[in-house]
Amino acid sequence: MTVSERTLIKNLAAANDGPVSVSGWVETVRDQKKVQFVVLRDESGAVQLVHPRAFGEDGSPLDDELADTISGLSQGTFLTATGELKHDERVKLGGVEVKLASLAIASVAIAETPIAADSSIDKRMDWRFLDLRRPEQNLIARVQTTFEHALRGYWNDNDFIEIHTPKLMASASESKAELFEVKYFEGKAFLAQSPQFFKQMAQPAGFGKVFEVGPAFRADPSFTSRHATEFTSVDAEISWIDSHEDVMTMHENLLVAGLTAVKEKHGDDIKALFDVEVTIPSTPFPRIPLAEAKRIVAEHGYEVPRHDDDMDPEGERRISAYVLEKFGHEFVFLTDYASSIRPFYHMRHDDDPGLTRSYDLIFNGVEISTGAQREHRVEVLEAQARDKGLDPEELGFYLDFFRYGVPPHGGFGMGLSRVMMLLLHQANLREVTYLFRGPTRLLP
RNA sequence: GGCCCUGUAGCGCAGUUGGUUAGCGCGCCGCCCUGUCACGGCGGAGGUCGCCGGUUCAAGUCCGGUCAGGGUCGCCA
Repeated sequence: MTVSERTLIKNLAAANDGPVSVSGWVETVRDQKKVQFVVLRDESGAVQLVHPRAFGEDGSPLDDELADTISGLSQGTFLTATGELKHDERVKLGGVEVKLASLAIASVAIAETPIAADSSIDKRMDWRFLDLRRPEQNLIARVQTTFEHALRGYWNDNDFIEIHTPKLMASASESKAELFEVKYFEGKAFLAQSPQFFKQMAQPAGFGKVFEVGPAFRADPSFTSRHATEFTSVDAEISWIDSHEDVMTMHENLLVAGLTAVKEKHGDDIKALFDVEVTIPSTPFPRIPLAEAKRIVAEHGYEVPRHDDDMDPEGERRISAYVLEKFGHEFVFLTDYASSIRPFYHMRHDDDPGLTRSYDLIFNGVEISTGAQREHRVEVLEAQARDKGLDPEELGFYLDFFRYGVPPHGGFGMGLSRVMMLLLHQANLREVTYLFRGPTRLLP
């Protein structure tokens, strides 16, 4: 290896002593009279650089250009350091250090940084690129990469087709209220609030099993720790199911694949940086009909204060706590939601049209996903649309999907950042989103 | 959108029943310093107290409005 070849800092501990070159940004400068230390961080870790100052025979300091350069380093400056790698037990940071021969500064940072690790989340969002330098943020990004990769591995192994549905749409796929409207030449278009309709189109298209990971847009002014106006939606849809049970089976196997990969690759780092033990969930996940879940939380002293048949966030936290205590499980499928609170395309139970063949998936107390068997019988679908006060005329292109043959099918949508947030026990979606978009956040 | 809370130095905060020169920690700058590792020591700079108006002899402090942000609920992923 030549000296000029860059070594990732995480690989230094296993490398042999000798010439080495590392590149990163300055985290700390400890500038002492006789010896100087710099902690340099890159995307893989941090290492100490050391430079003993030069002194003459009489003990007076000699001209030392490198020492002057080090004295002038500001936190955040990006540079390449070249020198001798030395293993040294005195060094608490990884037991290695680089004895400097030279520094090549790539870009100087302003000395006073606008945020610190304890800054409020809003200020950190303003300076997100600096916030992302923190090891915790780096790990979040890596965990998400691993998780997504493992999901794709599962889908790939199980003959799914990856699709990319358009995000510019002519009409709504859920409710009109939450649509962003954009100019579209002479007319207007809407940003997709969900890939639902075009994802379902893959079923009459004969694709069998499909998935998509892509953006979704919601114009709802939601002020909570778990909502964004733009988020990454993880979607899957499969043909030839008997009920929503088949969707849940696929869903839980998918999550096991994702979490297994995360634990394997990052379990130790997650424990070290977030003090979270990643648990690979056992299958099947617990399933509780919603009505029973409401009864359970009521028996435990919480009567959901709602006038409809839905759960509320406190109820979700409580049923989740109950499931954790009773079954030792972080996940729970709440099933069979009332037709009144589900979209028209959810299939209803044959023997009880008041209930749908649907579910929500709760992870550590928060909803991360909604899934269902879809209604594929077009006359039933039309009736249910009318029942919801929708005009079948406006759903024309969607209803056509069902007029030329379609298999029974179902699927789910899952919020990627919500999974990350709950997996890493973070209090806020903003912590785990590369760049957050909310009602009052468009920059950076 | 409803309710609650918060805006004081680059960052995190304190600031008494309204009272004279608005403090503390971190960071920053300077000097000093046993291989430090949250390095240490001494010194220094840095503030229209979010904004507008009102009450008062006097407002960071009280009142009204406004803007920004946070939490939560609704909605959802």
